[in-house]
Amino acid sequence: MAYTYEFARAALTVDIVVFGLDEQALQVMLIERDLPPFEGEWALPGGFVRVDEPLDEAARRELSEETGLNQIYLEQLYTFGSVERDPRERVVTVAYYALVNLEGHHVQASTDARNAAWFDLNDLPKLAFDHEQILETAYERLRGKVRYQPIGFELLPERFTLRQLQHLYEVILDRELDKRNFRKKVLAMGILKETSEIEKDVAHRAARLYRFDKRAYDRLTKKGFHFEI
Amino acid sequence: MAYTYEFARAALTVDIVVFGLDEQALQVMLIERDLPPFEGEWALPGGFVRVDEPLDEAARRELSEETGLNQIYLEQLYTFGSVERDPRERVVTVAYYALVNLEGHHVQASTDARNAAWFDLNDLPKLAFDHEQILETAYERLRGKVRYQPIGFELLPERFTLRQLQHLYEVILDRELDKRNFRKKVLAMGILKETSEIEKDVAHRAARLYRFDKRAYDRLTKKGFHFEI
DNA sequence: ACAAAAGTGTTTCCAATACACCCATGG
DNA sequence: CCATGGGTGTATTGGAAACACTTTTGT
Repeated sequence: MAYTYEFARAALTVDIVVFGLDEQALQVMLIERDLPPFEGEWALPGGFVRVDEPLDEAARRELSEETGLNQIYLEQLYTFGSVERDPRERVVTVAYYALVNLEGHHVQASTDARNAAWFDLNDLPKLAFDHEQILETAYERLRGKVRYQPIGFELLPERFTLRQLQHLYEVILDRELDKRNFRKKVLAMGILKETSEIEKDVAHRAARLYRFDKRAYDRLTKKGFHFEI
Repeated sequence: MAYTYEFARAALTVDIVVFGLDEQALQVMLIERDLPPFEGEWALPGGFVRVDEPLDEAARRELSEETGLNQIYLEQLYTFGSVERDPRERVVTVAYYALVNLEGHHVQASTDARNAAWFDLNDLPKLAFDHEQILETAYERLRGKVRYQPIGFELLPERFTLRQLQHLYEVILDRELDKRNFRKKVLAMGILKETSEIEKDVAHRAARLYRFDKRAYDRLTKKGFHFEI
């Protein structure tokens, strides 16, 4: 079966920059390509958008197929459409970025025949297509957005310590924060819920665990509150 | 001549939300459609992306063809791709927004057979397709971005008074600002260049004209300065 | 002389910053 | 008992906000 149009049409794909966070640094999920072009090189997960499929759905489907990740925070980033970004033909790609909590899938996350792996953001291989540019754009967006929207929590497990939260901002913003001022500020916002639990298996005093209180956040937002770190 | 593909492909368009500012309110440029679907209704300027044409270029070309506007500030907004947004077939549109200084083209700006006109943002007709949603997204973006990037100047003539600048922020942010604090703040930034001229033909004391000093802004930015209103 | 907007300084308040020590726990 | 990070309070500073009057110009 074939489809015919009066004018030539670009192919449409989605690509996803998946960020995770470990104790050291930000990580990105990459896929090893098993087909030309760029066979054997690393690339962002992604693929063709079906003609009867919304863009967000295509991004979620590709992510699930290629990395096994489901139900994660996903947001449209930017649409890349230079004429020569794919050597085969005109391909326009709608890029997304995703945030995921790395507990569990630390080193590896493939379901598919292809190889999927986490890479440290500061130690990346060469990437296929214009994926370096997409990744750079995604990181800029993350850095910008994390400061005034509570999306950072998506990179942490449901329960986390204040130190983990502070570390997250230090890694993403690439500067140190004062512990006392940080704790004062985030606790004063009233969007964290203290749990009755503390961390386990640490060789020092265990820290209290908190959860992000989305209900409280939504309530405050309605009253004009603006999150800001 | 016809083009055939193995899988069905979406059509790709660009649509542009053009904002202008008059003494009262924000304005948006709309085009009256002369073809179905939505014949006779108002819509955002836009059209099909050619297969050998970058997205930004397509947006500028359509804008020029349909409204006669050239050389204006243009930025990609978001890509809209619901399956049913166009009743004919799958059409994915890359939306842009543009900022233009309204001196001169106040009421009307067509070159084409179609009718193009400025509408007050608070008094819009019903729009074709999902263009209401696109416009809403564009306005949100403008409101958000204008506070921390010096893009507001694009809505003013090259030389402007401090009152015009303040008025711009009051209209976009939809709240009043204190005159003294506003002047103190923007002048202290050091990104405005005082000119030797004053406004003309006003029935009261004429105000000094300023220009946005892009060189100074770039210099400050390199040193870590962050614009913010 | 009046109307209209330009232009200007000071005080108050709050939020951001800087800064250091004791405490709890596990090994 | 030592190493490690958890947890806490205060003083200082700088920027944001509140606030009213005089000057200039055109009619």
